[in-house]
Amino acid sequence: MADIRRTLTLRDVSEASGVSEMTVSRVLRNSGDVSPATRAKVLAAAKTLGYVPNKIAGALASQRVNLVGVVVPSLSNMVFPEVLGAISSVLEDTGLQPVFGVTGYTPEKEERVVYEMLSWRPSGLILAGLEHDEAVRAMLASAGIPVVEIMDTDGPVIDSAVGISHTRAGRMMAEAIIAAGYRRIGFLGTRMTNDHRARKRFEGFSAALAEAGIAIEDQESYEGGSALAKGREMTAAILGRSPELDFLYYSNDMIGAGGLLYCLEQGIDIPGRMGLAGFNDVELLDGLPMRLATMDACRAEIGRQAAEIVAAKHPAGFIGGEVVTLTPRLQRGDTIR
Amino acid sequence: MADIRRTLTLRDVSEASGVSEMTVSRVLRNSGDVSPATRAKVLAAAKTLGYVPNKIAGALASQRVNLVGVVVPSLSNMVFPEVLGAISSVLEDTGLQPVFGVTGYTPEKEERVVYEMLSWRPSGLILAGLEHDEAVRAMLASAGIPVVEIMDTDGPVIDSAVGISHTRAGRMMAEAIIAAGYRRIGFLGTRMTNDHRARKRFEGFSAALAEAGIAIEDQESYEGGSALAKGREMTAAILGRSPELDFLYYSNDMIGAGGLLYCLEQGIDIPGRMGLAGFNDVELLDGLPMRLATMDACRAEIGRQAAEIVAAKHPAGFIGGEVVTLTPRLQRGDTIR
DNA sequence: GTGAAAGCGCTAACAT
DNA sequence: ATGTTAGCGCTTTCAC
Repeated sequence: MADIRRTLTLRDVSEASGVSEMTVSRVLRNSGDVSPATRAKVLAAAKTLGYVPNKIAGALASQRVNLVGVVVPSLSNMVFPEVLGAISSVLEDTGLQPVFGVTGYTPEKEERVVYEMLSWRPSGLILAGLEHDEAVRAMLASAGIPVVEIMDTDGPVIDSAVGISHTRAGRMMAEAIIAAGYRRIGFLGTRMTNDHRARKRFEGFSAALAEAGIAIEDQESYEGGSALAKGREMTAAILGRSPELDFLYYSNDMIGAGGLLYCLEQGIDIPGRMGLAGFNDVELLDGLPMRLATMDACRAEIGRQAAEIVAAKHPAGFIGGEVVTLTPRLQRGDTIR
Repeated sequence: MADIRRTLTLRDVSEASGVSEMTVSRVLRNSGDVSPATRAKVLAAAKTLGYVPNKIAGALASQRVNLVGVVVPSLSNMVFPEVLGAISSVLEDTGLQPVFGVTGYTPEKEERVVYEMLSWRPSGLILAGLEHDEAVRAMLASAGIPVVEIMDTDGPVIDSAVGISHTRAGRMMAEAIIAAGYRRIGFLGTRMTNDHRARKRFEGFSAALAEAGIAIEDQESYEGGSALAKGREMTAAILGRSPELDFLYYSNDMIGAGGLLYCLEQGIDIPGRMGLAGFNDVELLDGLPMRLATMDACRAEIGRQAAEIVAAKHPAGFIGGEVVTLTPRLQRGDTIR
């Protein structure tokens, strides 16, 4: 005879323990009053059988799902795992469970991921960025759950948002650079088609420079590959073309670190002859020969507050959204004089 | 009047389109024959309403869930995101959806995460490592779904496994080091209480050395913090204590990279006076001043094959498991002479 | 090609 | 403190 595998149900536990399904359910959820005696019986039966409750049925019956969707563009970026960590640790003691989705920076995939997540009727959704297709905005707006957009606050918000102004972050860096006396400035970054936050930093950066009468003299951009290696290559390329530059602003710390290593190898005097800065304040910078100037993107704090907003809101009856704008902090490091 | 938010049901689409719920369901799932005319009506109605199907109800009714649980110890490690990426991309075109869980290297949390996942009745489960509490093994063994343990194949398997032998990886590195003529060897790693794979590499490494009559002369270990910075510190410490060492084996590339940067700064002749090696072959190594010797852990391939096993197996009737042992490749780089 | 009835495994609400 | 009934929103099965 074939071993017909059926997964266990409440009914099995009920029969094994001689207690009604309803009471078994109560025991397993610690809900309502159950006498210690029956409680023990039920627990014993469930354990011996190896019963694992079916949350699908539970969720359908109770109309409650303890899931929070978290949608980010990438996991290889090093910055998102940190945000996810902060979200997880806050949700840990709320009974909510994060479920991650990755969009690969493409709007089409974002739409699919959001649709998929909403079809599981999560208690809330956290997603990176403010730029979404109309279809996504519509789904989210009518989902009837808290939606928190994270990382960025420069733009219209669907419900709630926690982040920094990347435009402002770019401006701040420009101001620090100008104040330090650098004047011939190069920019190195990703091709920014879908990295809106990098684009906003660039815009803020160049606007602030322009106000001081300074133009960005040269630029390099890359796509894919090892960011550290790309940082080296791009730096070699831009300095080959424009040796007069006295400052290089990188759109992230990894390429900045690559650039820093390159400059040090070339014997370029940092921060005297040339200054360097990145963005994100990644942990890696601690181990480099020299501390790269950067700006803290408040990643952990963003994750924490986003999770708190989702956890605090009640499934029904919430209305307004809050927008929390954190202030990025400049870390001068050793590469701005 | 409060705006009572109810999420839309099939019934709403049915009423809006004047088609029975059943037919609406068929259209939305592309199942069965539906006339183009009604099909169009239904699609239009669903779209205008903004209907998102309720997968909870669907899963309960059909007894099918398109979810695959993926349980890893950490996301900040840089190695797991890569595995997850490979899993995602294979599952992408199978209709299955990965759901990630993180254990933080603790058995307690692993048990919670696995239990939680099983309670959603996923189609399969992929989890890192072979070391699990008895409770976890029991749950998985009786879950009636494909279970794939990844990364490691040194030990008893629950169902299927895809990975490398870390013991063997350690041995291979030891052999390469001996063959290159290094004799006074130091080891730097994590405190290995719960990192079983690092422990196995260490065991294979020291066993192979012992067979050649060589003992590990000194060791350093760390926990938490920036791995790159720790690599520097540990290297400074171990060389301070044991300046006679001529090879340093690091349990991962990040601390190895830190050690490499330190040695270069100290003007130590690499790989002549001293050799270095790490483990994982992370992308970052491409951008360093010198290519650290390492060993490829086959991360992408592991993710790919694990996903294929889960995707291929049929919900019912599967029995045996397969164990795929991949062979790690030594990358000599520039730090072994 | 379309529809009606039954039920997936649980929990809310109401008995007792 | 425990049990009973109804039903969550879908899909399966069977009828037309």
